[in-house]
Amino acid sequence: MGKPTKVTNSIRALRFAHGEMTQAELAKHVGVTRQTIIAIEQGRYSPSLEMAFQIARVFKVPLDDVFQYPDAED
Amino acid sequence: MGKPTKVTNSIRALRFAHGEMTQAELAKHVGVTRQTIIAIEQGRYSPSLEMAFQIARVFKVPLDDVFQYPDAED
DNA sequence: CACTGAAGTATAGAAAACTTGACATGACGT
DNA sequence: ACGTCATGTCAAGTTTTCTATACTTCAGTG
Repeated sequence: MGKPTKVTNSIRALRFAHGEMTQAELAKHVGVTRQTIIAIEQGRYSPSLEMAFQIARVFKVPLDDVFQYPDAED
Repeated sequence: MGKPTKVTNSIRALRFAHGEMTQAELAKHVGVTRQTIIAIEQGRYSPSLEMAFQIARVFKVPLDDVFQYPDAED
């Protein structure tokens, strides 16, 4: 079973803010599969740092604008 | 074999800027093993986003201050 | 209604990240 | 010379991330 990640994200909001960009389009821009975007958007696991940087770059925002790390605790 | 990552970091410099903190101490603070810190410091692979956030938090700096993502290119 | 595009689920398997433990090196103090 | 501490290496194993296929649901359109 996957463990749900602590990191949250604003990918869905950013996609819509960028001309209704679809998950498939974002996946292509980032260079991953559609399933990966779905899983991350749903917080099923947190992406690699590389992927996080690539996503932020697609939306032209800083990394902290896409991903949030809560104070702590499992 | 791990593939060398595109992401670079300033962990070593930050460790020394924080009272000569050792790799073992940083590992303990972050909650990973010493080997993991060594590998990341050497750029053998890039950490998970969660770990990246935790490291930045230890040094009390923004994530982009610890990790840099170059323009592109594989 | 049939057709299409976007989102989601599921499963198996590859690849990358991370752990554990053992051993090697160089710098430092006694 | 000896012990210790910080760094680094190696190899085998586990967990998490990511891919690839295939199938489902729902909103919109002709």
